[in-house]
Amino acid sequence: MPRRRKSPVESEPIEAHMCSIDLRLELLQQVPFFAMLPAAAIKQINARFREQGFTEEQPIFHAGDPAARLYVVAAGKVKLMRHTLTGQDVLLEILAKGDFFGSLSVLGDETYPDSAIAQTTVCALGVDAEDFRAIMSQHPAVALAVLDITAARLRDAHEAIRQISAHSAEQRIAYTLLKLGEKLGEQQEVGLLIQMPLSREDLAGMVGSTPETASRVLSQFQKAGLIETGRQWVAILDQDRLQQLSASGSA
Amino acid sequence: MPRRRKSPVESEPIEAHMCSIDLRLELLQQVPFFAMLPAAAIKQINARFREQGFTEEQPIFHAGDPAARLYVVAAGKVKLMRHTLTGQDVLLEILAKGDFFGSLSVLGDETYPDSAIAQTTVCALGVDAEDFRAIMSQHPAVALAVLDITAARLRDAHEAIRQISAHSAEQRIAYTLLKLGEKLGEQQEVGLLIQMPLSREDLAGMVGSTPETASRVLSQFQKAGLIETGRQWVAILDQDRLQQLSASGSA
DNA sequence: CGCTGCCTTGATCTTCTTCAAAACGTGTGG
DNA sequence: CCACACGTTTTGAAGAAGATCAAGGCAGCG
Repeated sequence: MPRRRKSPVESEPIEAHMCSIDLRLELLQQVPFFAMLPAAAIKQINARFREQGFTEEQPIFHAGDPAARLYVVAAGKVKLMRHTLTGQDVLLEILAKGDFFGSLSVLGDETYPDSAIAQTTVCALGVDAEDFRAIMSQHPAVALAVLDITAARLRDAHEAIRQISAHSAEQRIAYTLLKLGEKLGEQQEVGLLIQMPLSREDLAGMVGSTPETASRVLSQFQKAGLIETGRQWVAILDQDRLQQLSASGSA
Repeated sequence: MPRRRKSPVESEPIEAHMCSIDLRLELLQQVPFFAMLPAAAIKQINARFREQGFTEEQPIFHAGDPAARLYVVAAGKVKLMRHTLTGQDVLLEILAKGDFFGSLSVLGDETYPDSAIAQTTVCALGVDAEDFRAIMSQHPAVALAVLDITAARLRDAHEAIRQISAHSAEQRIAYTLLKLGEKLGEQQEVGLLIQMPLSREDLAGMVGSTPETASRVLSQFQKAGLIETGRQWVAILDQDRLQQLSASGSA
């Protein structure tokens, strides 16, 4: 049984033209918190945004930088990381098209608490935090939509805390794979492919573990026929059993 | 050296009158996200709130209940908990005067993801989630303030994730004590007292550990002169060294 | 075709959990 | 006011889970 060796992850072709002016309006309409606005308002809002491209592994901002801008992912994947003094990095969230990140408040954060790094080639739209706040003041519906999303993220973060504090590494990895599958999954012959370069180290950073443990668990999952995996990619074969594993923990 | 045996934690005298109508206006003004509104508006908002009292250990709502209301803590302490199928509980946040909890969004959560339990006698003000949303629509400044607070909580949750995934139990406990001290600390002869009944089990639930481990670590801290502790209470003596410990980890 | 970086696998060691039992404190009722 | 009874905390010892260290294998790329 020859394992599929070549990575099935296709890098999206992101070029400068992806951010071109004619496509920006369309994109902003797709962003969940502008969707409800009239076209005229979006056009006005659009003027405040500026497109920015980033190449793989390029930092968009560093933890500790003055928090001045808010970004919306137009294309590609961004990872939010938080560093520790001991050099260990924790991967907090993976962001995809339509997700926002960066500075929300004028008060509160003077500096970014985490770093944002392009996981793939990325095209993002950025606004000054102040401008965004002005937009929210002007359009309460936007503020409410942003609040909804932020509240949902807080729930997710709480769920992650619960997971990490009460479950084994195996369970946490199963859970994380499912979550990634939901968010970034793409049905292919291999199975539900997680459309993104994902190393053992990234995965370890998401579950609070080490690359070695992640590797062992993935191997085990593969042997059990739950997933298919290779260098920098994972595809899910059996969601149901993975689900079961993440909750109850019977191998 | 006779250790202080009696708990220095004073239970606040919370009676029904604490929630009396004449004091409610004053309270709502103190709540961070109504502070900026004119008195007339607050008066109007006040009409939508209803006061509710809870006794120690009484649940305010359970995880899974339909998420209908939003609460503001008027007096006392509330703990937000999330349960696991295996019976392990995780303590997510401790809420004190002025903090809100419950349902924020109309969309999103149909049911509460976590349970809220009165840690002390509690007086809370509650509104229907819809009413609160109406208030935010009407007063964008309120929506922005709530967003700020939610974003700050998200940051805290991310920080907790980082802590829990990258640090030892000892470091996590040191960090958690400092955080509690900041939020609930009260300077007394014993030191910076955490004004709240806090068992080893509660603490374990906050750091993803067990009561036994919490006990061992607290004993060790006490021997080292970092804290003073007893049944259901902790006071911080040496913030600096605790701080140092939580980050770098040198005992 | 060989280099670089990722991944795998094994052995050892530390940390934390688990189970169990004893000690303590707190509030109670005599 | 004292003694009892309860729940909390402490402490010990055994065990499991995962981290760490180290070596080798494999994929992709120049």
